[in-house]
Amino acid sequence: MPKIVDRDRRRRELAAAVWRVIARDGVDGISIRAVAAASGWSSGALRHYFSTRAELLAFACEQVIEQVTERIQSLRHTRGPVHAVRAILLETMPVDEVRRTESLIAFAFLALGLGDPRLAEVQRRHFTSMYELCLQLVHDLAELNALAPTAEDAETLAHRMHAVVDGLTVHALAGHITADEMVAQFDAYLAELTGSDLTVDSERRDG
Amino acid sequence: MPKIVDRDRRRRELAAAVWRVIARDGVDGISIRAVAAASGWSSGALRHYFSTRAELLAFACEQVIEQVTERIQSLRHTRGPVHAVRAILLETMPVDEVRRTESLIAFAFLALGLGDPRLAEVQRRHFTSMYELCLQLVHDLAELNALAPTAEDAETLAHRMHAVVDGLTVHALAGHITADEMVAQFDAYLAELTGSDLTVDSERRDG
Amino acid sequence: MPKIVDRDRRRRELAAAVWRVIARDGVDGISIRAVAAASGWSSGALRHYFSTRAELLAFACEQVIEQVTERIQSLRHTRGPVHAVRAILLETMPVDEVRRTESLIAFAFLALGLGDPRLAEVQRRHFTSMYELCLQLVHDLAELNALAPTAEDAETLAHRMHAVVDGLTVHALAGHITADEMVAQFDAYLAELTGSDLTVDSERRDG
Amino acid sequence: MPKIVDRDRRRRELAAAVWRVIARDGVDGISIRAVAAASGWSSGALRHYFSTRAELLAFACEQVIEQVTERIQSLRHTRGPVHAVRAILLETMPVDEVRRTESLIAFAFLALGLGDPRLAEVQRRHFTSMYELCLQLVHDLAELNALAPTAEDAETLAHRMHAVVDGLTVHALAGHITADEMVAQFDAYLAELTGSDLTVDSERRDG
DNA sequence: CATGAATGAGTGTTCATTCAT
DNA sequence: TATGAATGAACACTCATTCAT
Repeated sequence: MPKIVDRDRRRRELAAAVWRVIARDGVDGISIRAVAAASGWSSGALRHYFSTRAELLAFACEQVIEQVTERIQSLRHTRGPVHAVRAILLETMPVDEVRRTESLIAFAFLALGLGDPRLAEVQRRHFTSMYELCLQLVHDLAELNALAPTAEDAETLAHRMHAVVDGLTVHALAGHITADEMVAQFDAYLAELTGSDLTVDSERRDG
Repeated sequence: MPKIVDRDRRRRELAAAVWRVIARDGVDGISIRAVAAASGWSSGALRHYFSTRAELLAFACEQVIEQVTERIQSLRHTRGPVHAVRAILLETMPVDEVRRTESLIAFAFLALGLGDPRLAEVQRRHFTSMYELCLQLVHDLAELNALAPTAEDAETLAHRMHAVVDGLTVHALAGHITADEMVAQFDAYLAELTGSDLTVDSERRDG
Repeated sequence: MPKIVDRDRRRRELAAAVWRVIARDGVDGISIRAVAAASGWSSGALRHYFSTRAELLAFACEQVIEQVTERIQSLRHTRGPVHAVRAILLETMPVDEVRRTESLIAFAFLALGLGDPRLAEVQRRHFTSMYELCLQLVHDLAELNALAPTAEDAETLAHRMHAVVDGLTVHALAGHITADEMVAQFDAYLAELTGSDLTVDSERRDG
Repeated sequence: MPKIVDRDRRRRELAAAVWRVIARDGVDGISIRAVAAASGWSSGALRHYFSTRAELLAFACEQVIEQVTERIQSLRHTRGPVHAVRAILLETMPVDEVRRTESLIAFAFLALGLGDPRLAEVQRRHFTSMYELCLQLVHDLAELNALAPTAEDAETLAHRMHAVVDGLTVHALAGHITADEMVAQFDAYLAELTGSDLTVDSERRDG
């Protein structure tokens, strides 16, 4: 079925063009014309792969999630569970230009999705998978006895983890805190959660 | 004599129309025409009070913050510091329709502000005042010995508080969690922060 | 009749505001609001003195002509008829900032007047009075034997003079030639017309 | 296969619509919508060929110049150099309806160009090429001993010629003189310049 | 006489979408 | 499949004009 493969490849290619436009012109700069120009295709060609603007945007958002997911799955963890959790969640936060663009897109789509049911559905899946990731991480930590003593259940801890990640992400995206401050705050949170101290022996993700 | 109009009142009236449009049509629905229609005035009339769209939006955003601030300041706290902190922060979160709309607006402006320097400035002030509020609350709790033992400094706790509030807010706005779940998560966070148990003796804010 | 005097004074005051706006923002910048702001009056106030925009502009144009006429009449000529003619006509040409603005206005109104009968009428009077001035000057030169021998009649010479003045004015306004080049060309024309040589003993008007 | 359109032909077609609008409604009547209506296309269609209004106007102005230039180059001169000069320059003056519209457009753009740098650049080229044409004609006349004795250099004569042509053109456009009077004045000027008498043996260009 | 609030049509421009080729 | 021409409505913003005060 070569056709289907090509079609999917083309859709991902166009989604990448959406990201480039957002990174360059912001979320308000997304237009069919701009994406067409950035992709090197004609505006009419986009119609063959996405019938409406909303469909294109939804797919572009889904691709972000998939990309982050793939990156997380390809991580190799050699320094213990806490560092693994740290590495995994930092993959979803705006620690560098690439990940900042990804976060920007995710939150831009959140704003757009509040009004558009199609985008809202994508958002819902995004949030759900992020929550489930957090829950899985909490369970992993618990099984490895890497959690500080607490009276709280796993679901509560997962929700808190998710909220801290997204709250810090929003603050960093808005420029309220720098990427370094965001990471420092996140490390402090993890330290408290796990009872370990990451500030001494950890390195920055790009260190 | 010219017709005398209370410019400030009219500006607030128009800001309220902006809110209604955002609540109804989402952030993409904001247009001069839509706001004019929602306010009952002609589009040209808006020019008397706001020379540009950005100015109107910035004012509308500032008004949200001011409204929340006023509500916080008018709170009367009779059940101890932890409940006071809880009441104050819940004023900024989407616990009911009114506050949901306010939060919606605040986050909508966040998305808009990523591209518009004028709105970004308003956002910055919003974030700063929210952080300072959190810092003040942490200090208050510390002074009253209402904090659970922790190795973390006040600034870190304030940033975490802010992140948890905004993270939960985003999740509730996106429909990922209900308002009740959001409050429960927030209570759990406060319980851990303060070492107290709000789940037994607390009431829902509208209970 | 003090009222009438005041009214006329106010109209001239507003005409002067029109000039300032044209000098600052160009002919496209003329708007009721801009003129009102430049004059210090409210936009509504202009309605008492000029019922429409066209009326205001027509009056402003007429005032330019009147102003130039008055300046010409107040000239004192002590260096012979050729220098008198030179001084008179240079009053109507863009030799400095003030006169450039006047010329700009006159030609701006020409462009506007091509479509507007009211402004066209003002233009017609302007052209007629300029032509009659030229004719008078040619007659004066002829009576004083200050014309070079020619087979042409006074009307032809007057039309040519008018054309040279306006042609050079247009070229200077458009920036094709400088004010100095314009004056030099005009002097050469006058030298040929009168058989005298202004380049040796004449001074620049501001010299 | 896409629909193939002769872009250059379409651009000229739209420029012609600009001329019709100017001829009908004057320079103030130019608007994208008016040009679109006059051309029979939708307003959005113009965007395919001119990205901004200024670009459209600049092109329309350039087309006028090109059209006149082509007409001048296609002239065949059989009655001597003075008649050739006469025929060439009359091509640039409002001697009939077509040429009146062309002149109208050229001077309308002059007024517009005083404020718009893009149009000013087109104007500059227009003026320069007109001046160079005049200079060439003066040189041609001089080489053929067709100039009346004069102390003036070629540049001065060329500038005067240009000024007379444009001055008479302005006067005719404004309705101050008729086309016939304009031609008569121009002939008188040429007669004096060349020492010949065109009033006896010449014919009207359309005679 | 004077104000300035208000109107609503107008501007240039951008856009998603349609569709003949 | 792919093009890009074409549409027409939408956008923010400007404007001359009206009119109650």
